Amino acid sequence: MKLELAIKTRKFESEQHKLVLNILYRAWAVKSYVNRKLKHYGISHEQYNVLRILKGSFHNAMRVKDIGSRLIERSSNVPRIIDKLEDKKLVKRFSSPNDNRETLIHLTSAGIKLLEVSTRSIQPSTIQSLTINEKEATILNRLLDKINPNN
Amino acid sequence: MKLELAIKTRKFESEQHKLVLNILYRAWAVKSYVNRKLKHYGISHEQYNVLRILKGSFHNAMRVKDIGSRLIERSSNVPRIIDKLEDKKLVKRFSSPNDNRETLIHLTSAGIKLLEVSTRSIQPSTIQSLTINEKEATILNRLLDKINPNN
DNA sequence: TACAAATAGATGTAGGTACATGAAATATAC
DNA sequence: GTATATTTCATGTACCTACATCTATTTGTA
Repeated sequence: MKLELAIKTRKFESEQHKLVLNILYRAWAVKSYVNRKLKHYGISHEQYNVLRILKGSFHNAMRVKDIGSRLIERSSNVPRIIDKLEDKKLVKRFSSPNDNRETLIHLTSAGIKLLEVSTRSIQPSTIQSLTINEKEATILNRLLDKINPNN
Repeated sequence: MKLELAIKTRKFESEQHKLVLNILYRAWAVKSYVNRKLKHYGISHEQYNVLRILKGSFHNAMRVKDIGSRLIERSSNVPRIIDKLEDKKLVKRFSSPNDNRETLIHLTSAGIKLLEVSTRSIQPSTIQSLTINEKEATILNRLLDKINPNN
């Protein structure tokens, strides 16, 4: 769907301005789609991301701050996301043997299981719905890397 | 900044998968940048958007549902965003003469003023920081329009 | 060793968001 | 014309997020 239709707006100040709105809109669309899918599994978008990050780590165990640095939306709330996951027995906290300030998080078998099942449900449809091929995706990625408003 | 660096991740399943993460990351970066700027003016990103939408409307007055349909992040909370703006005397509610269910929202002069001042502060830096030219932006916009996970 | 600075993570607070529900007004069906 | 459905907006609730602060621990320096 064209952006003009999605947000009922016909003219933009420039292609660059439209681009900013377009990125915000597509991100919102993806996020709410994924959230809707994940709701069946009782977890949110960010909780799912934390599970994925843990899955990709050595021995499924990571420090809180390392999880934070890999999150797409860098928030200071990693401990709180972990609280929720721990309530659901999807992860477990341990104190680090090296440094008592650190907390190590690792996936439980229930966490691994949930991650597998939910990934199977989201992944294919999300990616396929893009209708964007490998080459186009590469172009997009290269151009998106130029967008750095943060400073 | 390349996505790999931003989220400390080296490999992705595919260019398409990376693209999804890239869009989410860029949107987050833009949004938190804008929010930080707007904080000086005491309004949030979405409150600013509502002001802008009202500015572009006929006689600066609109129905709540029309504002909602133009928002980038379609949420059911337009009334609550308007509550906040009304508290700050930036907008005012009127009941519609045509239909008593409808509420008409219009900008106050304070709202117009705040919008002008804050726009001057955000706009140039946001757009310029893109380092993306008109042509590249057009390519990006055309490709982004293909991304429609919502259904 | 003693003391200041830095780091890790937890927590308080205010505000934002999604989703469900509710009340009033209007439109539709019979 | 009355009953039902739909629309519009407001609100309740639970959760999420940003930002600031707090505590415990470790590091750095004299």
